[in-house]
Amino acid sequence: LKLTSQRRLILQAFLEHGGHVSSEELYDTVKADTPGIGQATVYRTIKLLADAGIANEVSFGDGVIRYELNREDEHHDHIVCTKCSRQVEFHDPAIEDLQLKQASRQGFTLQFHRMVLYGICRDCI
Amino acid sequence: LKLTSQRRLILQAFLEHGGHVSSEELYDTVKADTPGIGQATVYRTIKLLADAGIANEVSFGDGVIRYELNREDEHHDHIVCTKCSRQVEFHDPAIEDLQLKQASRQGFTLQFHRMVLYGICRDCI
DNA sequence: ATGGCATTGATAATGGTTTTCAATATCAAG
DNA sequence: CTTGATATTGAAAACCATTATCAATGCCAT
Repeated sequence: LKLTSQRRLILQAFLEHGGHVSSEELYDTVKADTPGIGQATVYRTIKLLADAGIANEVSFGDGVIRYELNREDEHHDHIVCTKCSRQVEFHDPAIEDLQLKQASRQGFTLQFHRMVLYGICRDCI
Repeated sequence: LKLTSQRRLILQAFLEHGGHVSSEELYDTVKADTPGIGQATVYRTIKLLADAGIANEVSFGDGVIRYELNREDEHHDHIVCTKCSRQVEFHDPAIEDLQLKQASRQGFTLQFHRMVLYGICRDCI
């Protein structure tokens, strides 16, 4: 696993973005500074970051994989505005607890979950 | 919106399947009886069913759109076994209630949600 | 310094889904 | 029942995000 200039650039762009980036967006960002960079390299590198536990994949149901910085301490879910696409993170231990209970009620050992709430945000009403 | 023999066949196959079908699976099923049917027709028709509120789209995160019969009275979510892919439906009003509360706490008017739990089922431990 | 091997970038391939378009079928009106 | 307007079909091509291929290049332990 070698440290290359491309990987450094991509990681930096990812960290600077902060939010939920797609590989495509990250590619555009990096390409603005470094036109020579290959699209495949960005896709590969962000996958590597996900494998390494630095990034998390998130999906909002539009067929695009987005990535966010993994903060292993505090898990969170998302609520997305169906009008302006604004995304807010939240953490709700009570829901998590009920999910765990529900899973075991169904005979499952819960590993993880995907939960995205969709609604209309304050500004879009 | 015309009633064609193809649509009748596809609807029938969808209703008979019961569970969570992909368009591909539905196509294979219908094709077994009616080899002349076109793949695009199946994809189109199941989308129509979804638009009409007869079917619901569900996604388990593998990039395939599945469809289930819409029972507007009783909403439900899914838990999927990560080993054998078994899918179980559940309904948890307590979770729904907390989702509503959490949404309004974030300034959102909740419209709908996607929630899939992933774990290992009884038989796969 | 250098050789082995990982990485890169361009491009092609993938796979589920959607579009296109000419041929055909449906349904309402006559 | 015919007709005609229009929706639908099937085959094939297009889409689109993502992944694989592969020769050229770059990194780094020796």
